[in-house]
Amino acid sequence: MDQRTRPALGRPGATTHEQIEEAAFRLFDERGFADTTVEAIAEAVGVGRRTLFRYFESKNDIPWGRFTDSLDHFRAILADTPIDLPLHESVHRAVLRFNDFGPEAAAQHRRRMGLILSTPALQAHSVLRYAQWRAVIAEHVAARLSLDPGDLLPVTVGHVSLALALSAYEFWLAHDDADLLELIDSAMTGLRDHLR
Amino acid sequence: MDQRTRPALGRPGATTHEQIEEAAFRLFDERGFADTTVEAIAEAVGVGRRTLFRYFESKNDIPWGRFTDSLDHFRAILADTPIDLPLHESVHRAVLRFNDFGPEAAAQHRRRMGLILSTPALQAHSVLRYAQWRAVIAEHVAARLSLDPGDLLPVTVGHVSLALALSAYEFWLAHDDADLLELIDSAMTGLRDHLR
DNA sequence: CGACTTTTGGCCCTGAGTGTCATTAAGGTG
DNA sequence: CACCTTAATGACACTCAGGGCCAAAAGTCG
Repeated sequence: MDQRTRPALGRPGATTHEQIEEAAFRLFDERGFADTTVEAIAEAVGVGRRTLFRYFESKNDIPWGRFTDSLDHFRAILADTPIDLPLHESVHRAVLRFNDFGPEAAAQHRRRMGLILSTPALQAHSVLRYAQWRAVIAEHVAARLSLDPGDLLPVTVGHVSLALALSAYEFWLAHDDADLLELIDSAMTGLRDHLR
Repeated sequence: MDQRTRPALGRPGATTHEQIEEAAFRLFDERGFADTTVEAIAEAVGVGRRTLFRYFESKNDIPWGRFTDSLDHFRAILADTPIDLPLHESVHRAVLRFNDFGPEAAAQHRRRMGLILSTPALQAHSVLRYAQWRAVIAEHVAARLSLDPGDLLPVTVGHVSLALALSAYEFWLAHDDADLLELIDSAMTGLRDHLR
């Protein structure tokens, strides 16, 4: 993973996404997201402000890291899904697998999502990421049912899957003894019971 | 509704939310949201830029109009719900009633939502509004079930209700012959069938 | 009219984001 | 080694959103 073969030609990059992310998170922890200027992050990395905006489109994008890459992963998980399972079950399992970070990565993941879900500006920005994530599901559902990705059902399944995941995340972040995957599962069970 | 009794004392306001909204929508139609500066809106209204920010917290808030007021309406609708209905049914009906604009208001509503859902910055900003809307549902569900509004189920029902509504809105805006309320209903039916 | 109250709008500042462009740091070639 | 090509850097300048501050404006009331 993450084999960005540098073009071997031209001036080499002065930093990496990972370096920026690290420095940024450190500053966010210290002063909070809003009170950390892009200037300060750039300085901490030892790079120009203008350069930082070539690595991340916006300040809001920094906490998300390389999210777009993880969408490919999500697509792969969905494609890997057993065809004999009911569609709703396979989507549900894919969502679980997507959110299954190891015990090591879980800490950083929690930190990341905690920051995002507790910062209004980031929460707002996150819909743009969520839309991409939902689209992956909608495409999968549409393909399985021979529908258009813009049809009501694929879109709905995308939205509802996200709804369940976000419900679980909110609870998870509020209770540090909780297990994320169990919560996603409980949210699904709760919904089904609720709808009888 | 909308009886803002002006204090009868002090300098009267130079404009109203409605006036600003109108002028803003006209400009958004002409040049698009991003290419319309707050300065231009203020000028169109005949008011200082600084003043405009006293009527709306941000440029992003303008298309939403007086959304916060409508939340009280939503709360009232939910409170008005017959107690003998299953909870999921009463929440669903409340969502329908909330989105039941008359044929006259429907046009302006469509314009508003069309702008919001097609403009990334507004789509992002909308989560903050949606969160308030979801909270209204979560509180209702929690009250009916003697749970905490932060518990998993109330939060989930809020998220899923929004998911269904947004799915319907997206389809509605893409197909101008569609009926919004029918779509919300179809989304719900589709979800239930999907979950078998 | 004068006192009081509330809003206006001008001024000025911070900070995000973007276009432009000369400079820099590589690798490759004769 | 000198030179060319390539690609990234970072400085500068600009626009625009948002917000603090405050004198001036525009009402009401006694």
